[in-house]
This record gives sequence, C-alpha cells and structure tokens, in this order.
Amino acid sequence: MKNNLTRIIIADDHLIVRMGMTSVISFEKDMSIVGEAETGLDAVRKARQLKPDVIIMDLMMPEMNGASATAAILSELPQTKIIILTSFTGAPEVRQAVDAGAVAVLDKDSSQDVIISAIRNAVAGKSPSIQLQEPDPKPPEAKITPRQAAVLKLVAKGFTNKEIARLLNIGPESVKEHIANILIRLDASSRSEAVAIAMSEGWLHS
Amino acid sequence: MKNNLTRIIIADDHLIVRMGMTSVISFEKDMSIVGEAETGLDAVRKARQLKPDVIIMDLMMPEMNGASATAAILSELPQTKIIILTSFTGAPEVRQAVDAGAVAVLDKDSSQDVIISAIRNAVAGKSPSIQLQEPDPKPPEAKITPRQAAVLKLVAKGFTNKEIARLLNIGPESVKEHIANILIRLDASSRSEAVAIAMSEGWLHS
DNA sequence: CCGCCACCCCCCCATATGGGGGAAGATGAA
DNA sequence: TTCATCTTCCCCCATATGGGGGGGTGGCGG
Repeated sequence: MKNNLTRIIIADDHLIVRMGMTSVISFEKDMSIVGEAETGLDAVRKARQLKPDVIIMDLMMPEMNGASATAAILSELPQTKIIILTSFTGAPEVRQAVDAGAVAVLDKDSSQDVIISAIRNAVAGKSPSIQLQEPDPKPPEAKITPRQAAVLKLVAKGFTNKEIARLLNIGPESVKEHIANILIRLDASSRSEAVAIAMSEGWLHS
Repeated sequence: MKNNLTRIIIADDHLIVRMGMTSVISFEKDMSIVGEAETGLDAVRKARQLKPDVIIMDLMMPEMNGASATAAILSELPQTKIIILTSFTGAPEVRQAVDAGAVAVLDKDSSQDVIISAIRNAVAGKSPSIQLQEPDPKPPEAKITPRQAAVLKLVAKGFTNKEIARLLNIGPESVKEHIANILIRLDASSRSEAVAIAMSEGWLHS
C-alpha cells in the first residue's frame, strides 16, 4: 500500500449516517472522505467528479437506489470499490447491488472495526465481506421447507389451493398438506396470519 | 438556562447513527451524551440509571420499539424530554410515540441546526417541532378507511370474521362487508393477498 | 436396517370465506 | 337538498379452508 490516502465518498440520504461514517473514518489516518452524496444520482455525479477509491453506498436513497447507482458508477469507473451499507442485509436489493458489482455489504449495526476492515479489504482487492449476507440466506428454510415457502409465496399472491396446485403441478391435497404444516410451523391459525408472519420476518417478497 | 450540561441519551440500534449523533452534538458545549442504548428495553434501563434530560430515540429498534420505550420511560420519569428520530415522519408509529409523550419528531435527514435546535426547544419546554409529521398523516386512509384498516390488522393476526366481529363489537356481516371492500380497494382476491399488500405497503404492524 | 422427514395423494366433514342482492342511519360535501 | 361515503346489518349460495384420518414414495443419518 502506497502512502496515498484512500479517497472515500459516502452516499446516504441521512445526515446522521454521513456524520457517523465520517466520525468512524476520521480515526483512520490513511483514509479521507472526499465527498458526500444524498441521493443515488448525486453519488453518480460525485463519483464522476471525484473518482474516489471507495464509495460507501446506502441502498435506500431518493432519485436512484444504491443498486442502480452502483451499476451506473461501475459502468463508468470500473475500478471503484463500492461497499453497500444497509440496515437489512437480507433485503432483495442487496443481491442486486452485489450482482451490479458491489464488493462488500455492511450492516449499519456493524462495529467500527468491521467497517474499517471492510474498507481496507476493498482497497486491497479482497472482497470476502460479501458473505456477510450469506450466513442467513435461508432463515425461512430454518422454519419452513422450500416447498412450503413456494406455496406460501403463492398464498400471499391470493391464489387458492387449487390454483397453487396447478401452478406447482401437484395435487390440491398436497397444497392443503403444505399449508397445514406451514400453519403448525409458524404457529398461525390461518393462511392470512401465516402471510403476515412471513412478511414481517422478511421472507417472501420475490 | 443554568450552567448545567444538558445530559443526553441516544437510543438507536445502528452504531453509525449513534456515532453521527455524537458527532453532531459534540460541537455543542452545553450538551453531553451520557449514554447510548441499542434497543428500546436498553433505553428504558439506561434512562432509569442515568436520568438524562433528553433522550433521542429511534423508532425501529429490537426488543421494544421507540414508541413503547417512550411510554415506559415517561411513566417513570415524566420530566424526561424524548425526541423521536426516524427516517419516516409519516409512519404510524410516530403518532403513537407522540401520543406517548414524545416532545418532538426529527427526520434522520435533518440538518445539524435542526437537530440541535430541537434539543434546545425540548429542554426549554417548547415543542413546536411535532408538526413535522402532520403533512402526510394518513397514507393508508387514502386507500382504505380507518375501520377497514382496523379489520385488516385483525385479519393479519389470523382472526376469523366472527372473532373480529366480537373484538370490534359489530356483527360478522359487517366484517364481511369491510373485508369485501378491502379486497376491492386493494385489488386483492383473498384476505391473504390483502394482508400481503398491506404489509408490503407498510400500513399494518401495530 | 429403521426411524425421521419432506413430499405426494386420497377420504371424510364442519366451518370460513367470497360474492350477489338489499337496507338503514350518520356524516359531510356539492 | 341531494348525493356520496362510511358504517352497520340482513338474506341468499357456491366454494375455499382447516382439521382429522388414512395411504405411499424417496432420501438422510443413526
């Protein structure tokens, strides 16, 4: 590592988060925040102007979300290391951002050490921090089986058992079976409550 | 105002937010952060120990949400000034927190000046910052009526129409009517889908 | 090997649900 | 006032749902 500073842009619509990030990074002598952005679009513009080494990017921002901004920036400045900052490493947008080329995913709960080392790993070219969101790829599976999850997703879309049966190419009785087991596992008394539980746990969506 | 420091607790599950808040407040010589909490329950305990003048409280926290924590703390230490910090001033929990006695609501986007003056207003007994969340009080009501929302919440808990009828002191036929209207308004084909839609829109929860 | 579990299918039946119709009061806007 | 909307309640009926029983397959680990 040369004596160069690691130049960082922090993109987040919350002032507090930007302040916090600045505060965290200010302890590191080899890092410097060269710019801030409040929206995804803003991040793209600032990246073009400042050509930073690292961008710490929030997922949920006005105008353009973090995943889209990541894709846009990397198409122009492919050497930029983009670290996604989110409060929800299980969110579906996280996968999009990673697919778009983000090198790491950081939970907003992360300790100072984790944040700093994620930045260092990013500039060093290592990107093992993506697994941060892999540890729990299937919390649903811990509670319900893949097949049950598939059924539940269709239930959430309002399909009847018969329709679900046709969509999954199984008999309606099997769908009943699956739903009965889902109700037991989730301790729900109806498919509606099961949907509510699953959504509040963040399963479903796709 | 005496020469006393304003003693502040910051309650937020995100380290970054706590760092940011600390950073913002560190510029003010008459304010001091005496404690941090990562959950609502933690906030209650810390408040009991430290008896701060002001608590800056996030709404969305593990174990206990900010609104409940606000109520719990004020029941014990009514003189405490609690300022709600949220990324979503339109959220339904905001109203609960205000009802529970929070003196102000701050958006996480707020500038340093706004945050600091909100704290000063709080300790001075003025609380004009609550109107921040009035602009859009009822996004759900735009789609479904209050009564329908009440019914839908109970549907999400798995109650049958009959049970909902008893809980709301109305006839089961009325519940059917409400649900039928909900299905029309949300363009859903079953109560399960209605629950899924409502939850994905962020209405429900409470 | 055998038990366990996911997955599939079939029967039964009581109840819940969704959809159709109509009606009435209360409120508030046109 | 008339009109729309919300709320409450009533009738009808076909279907979906939830719960119970039974059966079968295949895989995985003790």
